[in-house]
Amino acid sequence: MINYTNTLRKHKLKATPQRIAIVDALFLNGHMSTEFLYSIMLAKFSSISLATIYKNINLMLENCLINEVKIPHAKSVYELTKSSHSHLLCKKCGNIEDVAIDLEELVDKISKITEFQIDKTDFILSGNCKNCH
Amino acid sequence: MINYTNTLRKHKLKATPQRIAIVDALFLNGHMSTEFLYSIMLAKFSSISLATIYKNINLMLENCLINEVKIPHAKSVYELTKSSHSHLLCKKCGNIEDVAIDLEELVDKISKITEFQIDKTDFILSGNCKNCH
DNA sequence: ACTTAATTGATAAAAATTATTCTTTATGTA
DNA sequence: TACATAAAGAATAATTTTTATCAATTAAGT
Ligand SMILES: [Mn+2]
Ligand SMILES: [Mn+2]
Ligand SMILES: [Zn+2]
Ligand SMILES: [Zn+2]
Repeated sequence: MINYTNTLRKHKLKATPQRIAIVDALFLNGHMSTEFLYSIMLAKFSSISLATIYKNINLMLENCLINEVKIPHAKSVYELTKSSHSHLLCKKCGNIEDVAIDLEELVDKISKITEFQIDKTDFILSGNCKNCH
Repeated sequence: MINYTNTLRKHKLKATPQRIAIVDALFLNGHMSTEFLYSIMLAKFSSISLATIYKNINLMLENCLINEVKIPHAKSVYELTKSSHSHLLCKKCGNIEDVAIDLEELVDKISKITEFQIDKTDFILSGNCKNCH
């Protein structure tokens, strides 16, 4: 198991067992909703409070340890922060996949045309995955 | 003023004064959050119920008269359905602008690589608008 | 004009999120 | 290693957001 204690401390967060388990769950499961994370956590900490989940998600968001992905027509999911990437969403099975799309050139072009200084993109491509055609 | 009565009827919705005003407000203001729409509506209908706002937003979403734009780190906004487009978000002043970006070629490429059948994109570019550099 | 199903406003209920309080604990320091 | 302390946890209350219920009203077809 990876050293999540240090990961947490790097982000100015005390390494509690609950937090270590949250990071571990996100690492193992990928994108998770709060309710799913809560169910996973309940298995390990039978008396964990839902407020603990919310508080930690918010803290981890503030400290950029995790980030939120807003899914069309569904609840947000959270994931460990990694290099910028886009998302594929299967509208049938709900599966969410990471996909590396190089948007630099495109974003540069838009930036020039619109005079917007763009430093972040959220790109979600929805449809049907190969199992759901 | 545009004929929103027919617009509503085309979408199988009874043309009530409240609905006509919602469509009109969205046309005039562009992207609106529920709370902002409610405040606008209160000016016209001093006793309109917040439930009416929610019910109509949901109905209009179902009937594809409007669509939801999920904004990073903020509440969703709604807009009248128009041809597919992307969004520019100013992180400083909160301004949201439409921008037409041709993603067809890019999406085709991703579709082939990932074996995903993609039929919709949500693309939000965040940064600072020209007034907020 | 009449009929009827749909919509509205008022309100209650439910769901989601945040705040509070008291107890426990992680972590830095002696 | 023990101690001090700020931070975090569980429990729970409060708040916010959204949906459901219901009686009165109204849009729209005949
Ligand atoms: Mn991802
Ligand atoms: Mn738009
Ligand atoms: Zn699928
Ligand atoms: Zn701006």
